[in-house]
Amino acid sequence: MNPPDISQSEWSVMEALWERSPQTASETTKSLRQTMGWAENTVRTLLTRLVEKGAIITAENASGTRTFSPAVKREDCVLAEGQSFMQRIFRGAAKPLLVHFASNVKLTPDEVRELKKLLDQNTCK
Amino acid sequence: MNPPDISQSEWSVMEALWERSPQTASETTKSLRQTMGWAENTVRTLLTRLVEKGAIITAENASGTRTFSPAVKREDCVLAEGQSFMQRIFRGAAKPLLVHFASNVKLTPDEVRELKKLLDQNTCK
DNA sequence: AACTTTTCACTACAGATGTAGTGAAATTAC
DNA sequence: GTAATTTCACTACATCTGTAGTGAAAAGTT
Repeated sequence: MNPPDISQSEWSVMEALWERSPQTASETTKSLRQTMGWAENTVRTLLTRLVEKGAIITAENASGTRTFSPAVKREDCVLAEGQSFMQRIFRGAAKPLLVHFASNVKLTPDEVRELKKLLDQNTCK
Repeated sequence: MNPPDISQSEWSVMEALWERSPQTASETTKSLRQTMGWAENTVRTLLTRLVEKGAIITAENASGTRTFSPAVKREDCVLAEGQSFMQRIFRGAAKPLLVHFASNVKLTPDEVRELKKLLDQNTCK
């Protein structure tokens, strides 16, 4: 099963859960209220929608409160988002995408070294 | 002025106009009806919305029919989309993004060579 | 048990998006 | 100049998103 579409706001919730799970709604709320400035119910709505989408699953903790955990792996979602982005903006072509980012972002020499090594491995695969 | 938000469907229209402009609505329609399977009015609606957003501007051709042309450069829009994507999925960090794509796409040895050269230039900048 | 706080199911509501349809006005073709 | 075709302004309408509010039920507190 492919990861479902996850909207921008929903993505923030997923990040919170990928970082630590399971979490109760109030726990998730607590961290996101800070970073996002969201009301309690906003987070709850997003959690509900993510459950509907099948992106997270619920369980109960010892005290009987519902908890939430990711049902999809971050890596899979990143892959899906990346592919959709590449499709939309670069018509699915990998090279222009990499050219774009390689020319438009700042990297340290170390990062450059590491990326070049990765590219070499890509060739071999 | 920054490029406005351009939705996925709208992006297809922009691509048509970036490729050739000015175009009348029916010209744009003709090409997109093929590739996208859209009804005439769908394209017209998207054109209207893009005008409202300031992404394209109108003029008239010799026969008095309205024509459409991009008001924003493709490169600028790609930059904006790229940054928004990087922000959303990689919290704005360039390296993880490049690592992700470098490890998850297929490249020819030639492309790898070219990208490595680009990376070197990045360092120097 | 009564009060307080939490949890949660429902509801709300505006703006964006995808995807057209209607019907009048303008142009083109005879 | 009448018919056919094109253009275009409006309207439509379901879904998704962002961002909550209400109010009842459950749980915790004293």
